[in-house]
Amino acid sequence: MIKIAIVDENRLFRKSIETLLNSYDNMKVIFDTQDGNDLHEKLIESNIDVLLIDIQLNKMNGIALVESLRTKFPKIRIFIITQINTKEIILKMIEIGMDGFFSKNTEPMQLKNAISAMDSSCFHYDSDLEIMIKETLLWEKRNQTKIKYSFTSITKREMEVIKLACQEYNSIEIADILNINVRTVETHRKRLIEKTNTKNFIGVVLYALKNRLLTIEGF
Amino acid sequence: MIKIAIVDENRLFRKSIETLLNSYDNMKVIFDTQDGNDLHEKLIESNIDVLLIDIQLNKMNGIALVESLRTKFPKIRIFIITQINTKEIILKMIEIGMDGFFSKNTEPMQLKNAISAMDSSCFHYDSDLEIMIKETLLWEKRNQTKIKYSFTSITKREMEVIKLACQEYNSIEIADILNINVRTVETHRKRLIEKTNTKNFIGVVLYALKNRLLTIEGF
DNA sequence: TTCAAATCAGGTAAAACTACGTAGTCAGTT
DNA sequence: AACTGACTACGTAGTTTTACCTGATTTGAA
Repeated sequence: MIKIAIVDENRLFRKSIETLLNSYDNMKVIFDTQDGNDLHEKLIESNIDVLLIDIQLNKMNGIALVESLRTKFPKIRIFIITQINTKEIILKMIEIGMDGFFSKNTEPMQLKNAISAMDSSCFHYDSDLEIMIKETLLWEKRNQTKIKYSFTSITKREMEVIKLACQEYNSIEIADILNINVRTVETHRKRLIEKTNTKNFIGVVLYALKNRLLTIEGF
Repeated sequence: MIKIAIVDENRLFRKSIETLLNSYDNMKVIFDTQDGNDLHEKLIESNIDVLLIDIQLNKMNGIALVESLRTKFPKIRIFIITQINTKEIILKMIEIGMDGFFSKNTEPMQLKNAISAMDSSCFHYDSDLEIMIKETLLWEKRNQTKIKYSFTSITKREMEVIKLACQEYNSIEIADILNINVRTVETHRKRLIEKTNTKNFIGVVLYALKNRLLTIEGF
């Protein structure tokens, strides 16, 4: 019997997939939770085999969570189930050593098979993502240096600027709110465009949204 | 026995919630589908009582779909389950005469109760959305005229401009692609800012995303 | 003490936004 | 057939904001 834990922010989804997985006779959902709080303790005490986790990069940095889980629980097989599927994320997941990556559109059977295959030396993925993943691997070879940079380097202050820009403030207003010089705000904007490798600030905002660096009411 | 149909783009979610609902002994999921195609026919032949639908405004205009379902199948109780929860959408749903509106974070019991209560003269909603919905109703009184306008009025051409802007093209490039004058593009941008009641084009892009007027790789 | 982050600031060019106005097309209505 | 309204398109002209370029200082954590 495979013991499973689920981390996903949507209760309805958690409970639904729990019912689904419990309907398979070789697996059992032990617990589910909406975030990473107390996850470590729970994982230890319930002796989980498989963890399904929806990474939402907005709150509490899902990647950091997954990364620390990976090192602390090398034996637990961790599968990502998410709607985020940018190249950066997929690569990062492979790099960290996730056991699988599935979109929420996956065929239940594919997920079941991945969970059932007690093979921790293999990266399982959704057939819908196959092309994407292969593209990613090719793409990565060309841009090796860039990835980590574009991932780790958006600073706190820069994030504040993005958030305020998403609230339709212009540079002058942002400067006013943050009590800094307009020029400084403009420097941040400029650097963000560089870092995200985009052409204008709309690109930056979309980058942040795609990679779930921020949450906005309505998303 | 309440006969249920599910429309949602994510297979995993569909199958999961199907398993969940089937586990309740007073309801049965008859079919599920990822989009509105053939929905009319299926609904007629399977004599559905309750329809759960995730409106994604990007493809095929979910609101129009729901609206036509409402008029053609007045007896079917239709519940919206979605992550979109802008004021515009909620209001529109009440206006059309939906039977309920639930976020994907809803407690399964709340959904179960709403489905079980065979009361079609009542708008059921998620307790998480309660404040939001009440706010919306207040907000609506102040802006009565505006809502429909802001909803129906984004034209095809304007959508093209938004889409291209989301691909980081500036006005000049957009003009070039659409084979129109830069001034015209700027007129479109201006009108979009007016229509969406935002302050700049970042606001327009976010409006479009929130209301699922467009899809972008990675969302 | 290094190093990255955060801050400030100058000029210039490009783009975006504001505010007007005109005018043809096309669909639906009277 | 004439009218209406919405959509699309183009124009002038001015202001504001952003983007790009360069340089620099301060600050705080490793």
